[in-house]
Amino acid sequence: MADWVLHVDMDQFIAAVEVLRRPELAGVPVIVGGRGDPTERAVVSTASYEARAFGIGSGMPLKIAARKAPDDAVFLPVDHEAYESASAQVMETLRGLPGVVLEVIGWDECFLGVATDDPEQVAGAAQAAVLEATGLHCSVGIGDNKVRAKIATEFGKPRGVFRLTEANWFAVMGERGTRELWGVGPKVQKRLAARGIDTVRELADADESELVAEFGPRMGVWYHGLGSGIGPAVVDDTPWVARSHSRETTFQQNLTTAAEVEAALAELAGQAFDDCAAEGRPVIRVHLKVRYAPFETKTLGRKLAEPTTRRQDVIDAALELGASLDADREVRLLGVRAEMAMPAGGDGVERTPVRGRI
DNA sequence: TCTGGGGTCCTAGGACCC
DNA sequence: TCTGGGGTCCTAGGACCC
Repeated sequence: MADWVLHVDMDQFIAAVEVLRRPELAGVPVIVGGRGDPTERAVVSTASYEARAFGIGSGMPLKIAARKAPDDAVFLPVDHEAYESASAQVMETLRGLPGVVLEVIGWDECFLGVATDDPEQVAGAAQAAVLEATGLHCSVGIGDNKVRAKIATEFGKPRGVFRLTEANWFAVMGERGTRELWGVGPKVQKRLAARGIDTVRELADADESELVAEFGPRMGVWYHGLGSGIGPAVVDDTPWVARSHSRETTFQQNLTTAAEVEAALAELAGQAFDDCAAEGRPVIRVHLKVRYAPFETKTLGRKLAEPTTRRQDVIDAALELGASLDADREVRLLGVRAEMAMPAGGDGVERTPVRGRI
């Protein structure tokens, strides 16, 4: 029996959860975001397939979505608790499949590691189990590692299964743009294009030492391998250990006075601290996320002199960072992040350069 | 036309040490 | 006037993901 990696991804997860509890919304363009008021400053979390047909997608400001949306579109507020509980139900169901190791990546996706001669059968069983337990549909990517499984899922959507391995990698991906690779964003795509590397095959054929010179020893090697679909194949169910917690908020009106900004900084820093304190771990670093007009987000960080378990220390650090902002430019506060000391010995999980939880 | 909220990991460059 | 080589740690910021 061979080892396989399956990537399970819920179809339009948030919108699907909303339709599930309000069946009259089936077939209607549903847009979930912010407090559900399209006149407010907020963005789209998820749009149903019906809404996507009008060019509405996640990350888009609600005000823009409102202009594109047809008259019968429905805007709904984000309901984290509902998605958390649906997510937990999905994960629990998948964990119950025989012989699988499950690694959670996000609310609506995970990897399954399984030894089998028929991965399509396991994929079908996963889809059926999730549908029966939750009423939700998902797509499954089958791969010989995490990178290929993850990319395969896109070809399976919606409600399908797709297998991507070393055998069909170049046939499927070779002529596609580098941006379609997991971990290649707009900036890296540009830097690759500047060196004449536009397609996946060109990336695979590129000179690794040139990529190392451009991106550094780890990312250079990683991107080169990505061109051939190379990536980690071990699915790891080690419990997640958070490294930091942050609080961000969208102010409906920009803060204008120093007193307003200080009050907001103290509030957000205090909340971020509380999330860390709830885990019983000291804070070692504080970051501010701000936006300079017109649209340039920046992060400023400061290491604390000592790891602290005092709320006020974190608030003071945030205020100090706030005082160091460029006063000559229009700046909008977005949020505060508190970075925690790792537990002794860390979490024992080996990292790969793909950002986020892999 | 107006830009979320929650995260992680990597790199460059300076400081410091032997 | 000219000024090593290598290693590690820290800080600040960048990029990407869901």
